Amino acid sequence: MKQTPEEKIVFLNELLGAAYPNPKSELNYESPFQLLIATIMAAQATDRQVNVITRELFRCAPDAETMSRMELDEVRSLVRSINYCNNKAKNILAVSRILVERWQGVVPGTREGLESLPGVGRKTANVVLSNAFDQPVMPVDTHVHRVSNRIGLVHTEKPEETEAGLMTIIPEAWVIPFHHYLLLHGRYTCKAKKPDCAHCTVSGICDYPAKN
DNA sequence: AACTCGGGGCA
DNA sequence: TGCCCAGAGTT
Repeated sequence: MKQTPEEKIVFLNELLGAAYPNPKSELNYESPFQLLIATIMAAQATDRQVNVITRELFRCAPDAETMSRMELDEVRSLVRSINYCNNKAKNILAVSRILVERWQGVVPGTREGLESLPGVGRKTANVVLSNAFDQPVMPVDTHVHRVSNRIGLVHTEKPEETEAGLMTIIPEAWVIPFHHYLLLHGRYTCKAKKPDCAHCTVSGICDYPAKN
């Protein structure tokens, strides 16, 4: 019983709610600004690291205006325990100043505006567009990329092609719950090194077990 | 297309 | 303890 990617999407949609409940719980920030900064900090870092860092960071600098008036050394000391802290300190300080000077302190809700900010690439922009502006976009990180290819929703090495491929087969209204599912499925079950196919609820439609 | 950033996770 | 990881930017 070979299934098309579209048929797999319909099957998966039945499972989403039960599979990994409590969507968006990790991204419940008070403003688009805080979401943007936390998402920049989240690159190559664990959720726990980000939560520890941002708690103190946002206590000192809850908005762009406040952060923009800080010294680089202050920002650096607040984020010093996270990966790439020097780059990230520079980036988020620059972002806060650009937001104040060019965007009236407001996070832009467009891809071009977001990707023009230092430290913000396609994936980070998509996270902000999705969570803060309710745009039906798919932030493709390595989890989403790996899981989508293993299941057989797409067939490509390139993450940007995974994003385009998923968008053609997932109905707009399903994009955000699918992103949540693909991300957590990759993190907890369909892991890069040791995928736990024995306990996987979607192995019936997945290309991976047969191939490995 | 390869390289850098650099602490955390895991064998 | 040493290898590998993952977004964005640079060369």
